[in-house]
Amino acid sequence: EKSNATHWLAPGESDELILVEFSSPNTNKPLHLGHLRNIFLGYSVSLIKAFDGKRVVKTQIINDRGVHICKSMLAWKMHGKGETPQSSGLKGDKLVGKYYVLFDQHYRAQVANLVSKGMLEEQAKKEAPLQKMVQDMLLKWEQGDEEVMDIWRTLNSWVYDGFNRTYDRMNVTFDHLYYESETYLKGKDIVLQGLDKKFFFEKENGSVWVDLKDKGLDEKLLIRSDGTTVYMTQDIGTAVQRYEDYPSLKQVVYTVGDEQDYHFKVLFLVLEKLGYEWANACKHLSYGMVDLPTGKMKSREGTVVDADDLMDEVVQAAKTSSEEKGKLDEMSNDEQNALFEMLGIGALKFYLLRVDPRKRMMFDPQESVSLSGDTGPFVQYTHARCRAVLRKAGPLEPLTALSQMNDKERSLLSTLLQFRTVATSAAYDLNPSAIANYCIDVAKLYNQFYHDSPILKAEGEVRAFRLQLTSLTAETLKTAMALLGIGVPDRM
RNA sequence: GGCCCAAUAGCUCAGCUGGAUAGAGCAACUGCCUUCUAAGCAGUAGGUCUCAGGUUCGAAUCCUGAUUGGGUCACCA
Repeated sequence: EKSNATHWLAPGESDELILVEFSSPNTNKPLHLGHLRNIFLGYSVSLIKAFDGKRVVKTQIINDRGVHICKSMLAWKMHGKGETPQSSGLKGDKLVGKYYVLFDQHYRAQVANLVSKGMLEEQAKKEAPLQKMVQDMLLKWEQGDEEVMDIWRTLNSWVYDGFNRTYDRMNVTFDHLYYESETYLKGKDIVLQGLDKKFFFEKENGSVWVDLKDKGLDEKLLIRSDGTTVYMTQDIGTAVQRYEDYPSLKQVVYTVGDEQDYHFKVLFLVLEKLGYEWANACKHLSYGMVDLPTGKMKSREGTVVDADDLMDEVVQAAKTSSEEKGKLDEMSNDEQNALFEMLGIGALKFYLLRVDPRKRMMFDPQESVSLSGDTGPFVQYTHARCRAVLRKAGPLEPLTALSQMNDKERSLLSTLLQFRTVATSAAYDLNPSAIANYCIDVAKLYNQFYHDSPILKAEGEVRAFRLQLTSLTAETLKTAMALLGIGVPDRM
């Protein structure tokens, strides 16, 4: 009765529009491990929502302005001698990141120098010449100074080239990019209007605040006394901007680390206070930070793991391992390289998505490149195994009758039938780890079934059933892994 | 200090709105490739689910408190 029942492998239908924000990098340095959890998570949530039948807009806000990028710009201007990605052979984001580090080195040297002359550290940080030069550059940027804008556009374009190469390799795409430089002023108007309506209040020095004590929170600054905006103001602006761009949005998912829980709590309450009826449609998908065995990642201390380097490593591990197995003789070099990418990147994605996103997780470099056990390649292998059987079986015969099932067949089939339910609840919970763990379950059950039930050598209805079961397993694994943004090979 | 989050095997993690002997993987040890892909399968060993109370016929799961770890409380983003 279930022989053609693959309806749960087809996407649902609905016209609800959902926006998922993720990645949201700064343009002064390359992407690292911390971004990877964010990106894979946000992207997977988008895929799962789409599978659940929603229309999804994938976005990122690119933090392309501010002191951080001015630091890179200044260092490049002073020491770069016109260096470009072409001339240096460096990926654009790596090149700009190099100058950010360079700035920091010179800046700290200046501060140390001033401190050694008897200045207090706090004052030295403000008085260091480089600090003043950065402030000056930021001011010029805001005034639209030709030379500064030119450097800004040049460096950012390099960074975007670099990011795009990284995203390509991850197989991650976006539908709509928001640039902070284009939206950062919008929030100010909205806050000032809110001030007129007495939603907010003004202090004597002219700064604007929101009072959330009635909600158990505190007062929060919205506009500085000098009239400039803060992070919160900008987020108010972009939130409103997005609803202007997509008036029918049913939900907005902010994929942001749990260190910003308080920020989003405040943001959503402010939006509510401003009277936007969509405020309660905003969700903060708050994920835990990634820890390394050596402790917390800190960019200042150089303990971050670079995203590109990491991908190189996992792909290399997949290659080494595949060559040891030596099953790929029939494949061309291009096919093999594509397979190593699929396996390596798949292993990395699976490793990061397997854990409940809300929980902080430990990143073990050894484990992340491992291809056996509860891993992406284990699931990919099981799919390839199914395909190998199906290749040898010839065309599938329809299943007309089945008199009995063994225990392994029964639990496999019953788990396969749960796919739609699992996907639906993963979509509701914004939780790809449910899908990843489901893939492990299916793969494990199939391997057990495969181990003690002959398929090709079985006869009649039993053979037909086992082939159908194999086919269904392959399709389910392929669909489920696709929801994690991971491909599965036909052979490996 | 206020608020938020977490705590399950040596390590990394599952365990859905409470339900029967708490499950995987890694690491250790032992078996299984002349038969469909051994990146697999089977087995041994490893847990007082941090602690103390409470609710319930029944708690890893819910409530309270404690302990430990992390986060957060900027005219930074």
